[in-house]
Order: sequence, then structure tokens, then C-alpha cells
Amino acid sequence: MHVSKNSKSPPPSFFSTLREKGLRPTKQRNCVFRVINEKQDHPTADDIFVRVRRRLPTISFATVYNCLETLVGCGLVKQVNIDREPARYCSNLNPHAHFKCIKTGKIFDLPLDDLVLSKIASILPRGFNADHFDLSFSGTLTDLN
Amino acid sequence: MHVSKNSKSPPPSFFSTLREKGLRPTKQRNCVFRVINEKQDHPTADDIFVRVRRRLPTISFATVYNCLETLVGCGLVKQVNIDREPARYCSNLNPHAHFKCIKTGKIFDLPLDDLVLSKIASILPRGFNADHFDLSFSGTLTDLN
DNA sequence: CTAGGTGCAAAAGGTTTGCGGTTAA
DNA sequence: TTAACCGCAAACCTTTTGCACCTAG
Repeated sequence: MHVSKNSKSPPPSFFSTLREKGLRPTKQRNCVFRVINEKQDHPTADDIFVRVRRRLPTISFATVYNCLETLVGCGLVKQVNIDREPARYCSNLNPHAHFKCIKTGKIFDLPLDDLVLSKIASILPRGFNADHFDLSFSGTLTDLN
Repeated sequence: MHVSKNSKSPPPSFFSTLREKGLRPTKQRNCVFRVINEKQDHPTADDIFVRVRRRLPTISFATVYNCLETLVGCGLVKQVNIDREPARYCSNLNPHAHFKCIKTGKIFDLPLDDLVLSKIASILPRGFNADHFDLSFSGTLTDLN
């Protein structure tokens, strides 16, 4: 697994990233991308559909799914899969885990530093080459006043 | 207690665990449990249905799902969720991560020792109390000859 | 006896697909 | 101009549910 210094990369350019792959920066894709970036609350496809539709009242569900697939494929957003729940989408492209509060359903990002990343990578035996990993927790939050 | 490698009876924890919860150790539950324990290949509900049906030809899909839910709820088996794929079931109750080979689809267990477990727990900020975590990798296997 | 479990069929729910019409480059 | 994309509806696939019948304790 690739482990690098924990430098925060500049926000990816929506237009240049798509163009590099020969894909069109359509208004639907742009709008889906902006909705995910505006509010860091890990919306589901359904949440995104509702928010996008306020700006593009004719967009369809299928197009939202298509846009999400494209954006995830380009690395412009991340898909978050926790248990068997509907997929959520996340604009945080830095290495992080997720914590889901089982009382509120809210999802929190937990940043992962290089030390933790290398410890996680050390789990892999020789010959196991990971492209990708997912770490998620679920539990409750203590009210610390 | 008689214990042998090739014993066809399930580990006693099956009966006592269910009884402790006031649940019945039915032949359907027993069979599902045995199928998961016999072959450590992370079968899906569908795989389990096919294998169980060879022994209990009248068992229904819904019953397989019900049994799985019961067994997972009792802690007798673990449900493995990787990405958006169908759930898989696992008899390894020790702390472990999963590695999925993207070429073959095969799933491997990666044991987690106490040092790694405490490092993983250290990711949680104050006030985050995790009941549960999931760690999974995906990638390829190098043929090491 | 009876609470709990099974089997069946049908539905739910998230996601994907096929296709005719539209649009960005 | 034209390949890529959109919108719509229908399909897909895993999982859940409602209900009548059955069974373990």
C-alpha cells in the first residue's frame, strides 16, 4: 500500500480532472460535485438528488447516480460504505477513517496520520498488495460538556 | 468433552449461546452454522442457501436470512461487508481484517494482534466510544513462487 | 399448550440499465 | 458533426416482511 507524507493536496480542479480523462464537465456533474463539497455531512445519493434538484429541477435519479459514479471514478469524491447502508459521498480526499454514531446516525471523519497509516499497512503479509483500504467504527459519543 | 478435528457436531457454544438467549437451536440454524464453519471461504447468503439446501431441501431463502441474522446477533458468526457487495459470513471470531483480491474475488482473513488493535483504537478522539470496527483492504496478490 | 420458528410469496429499497432524445466540444 | 451524456422508466438483486402453518420445550 502506498503511504506518503500527510500533505494536504490542493482541491482537485473539477474541470481539469474531467478533461484529462476526456469526460465532459456538464452542469449536472458540476452541481453534484458542488453539493458534496458545500456541506461535509456525508449525504446519500438520495440526499444529493434532493439538493441538486433544487437547482436543476429536471435532473433524474439515474443521472445523479451516473454523475456520482463518474466523480468517484475520477477521484473527485469518495464513496463511503458502512455496513449495509446506502452509500454516502464524501469530499474529504485525505486519508481518514469514519465513525458512525449509532444514536444519531451522524458520520465523522477521523484523520489518519502517517504513523497510523504505516501501522495499518504493516498488517499486510508479504505478497498482499493493497490498492485501497476502508476503516470504519461505530459506537456512541460521550457528551464531554 | 470429546473434541476432534473431524467432528460433525458443531462446537457446544452453538447450543449454549442460543439457549442463554432463550432462542431455539433448530436444525435450520444448526445447519447454517455448520456450513459456515465447515469451509472458511466467506460464503454469501446465496452460497449458504445452496449448501444448506443439499441437506435440508425444503429450507427457504427467508429462513437462511433469518438464521444468519440470529447467528450474527448472538455473536456465533460475523457478517463481512466489503464495499457494496452482498454480505458474506465468517466463522473467525478473533479480531481480524479482510483482504479482497480484486482479480479472484477471494477474501482472506488478516489477524490483528493487540499492538495493532491498540493503534487502531488510538485513532479515536476523546469522547468517541467504538463498539465495533471494520477494516478491509482490496488489491492484488503477488505470486511469490 | 404456546411462544417462537419456518416456508412461501410478495414487497422493499438501493442501484443499474436500455433507449430515444439532447448537448458539449 | 458526433460521441458523450441526460432523462425516463423499467429492471435488477439482495434483503426484508406478512402471514399461515409448524415445532421445540
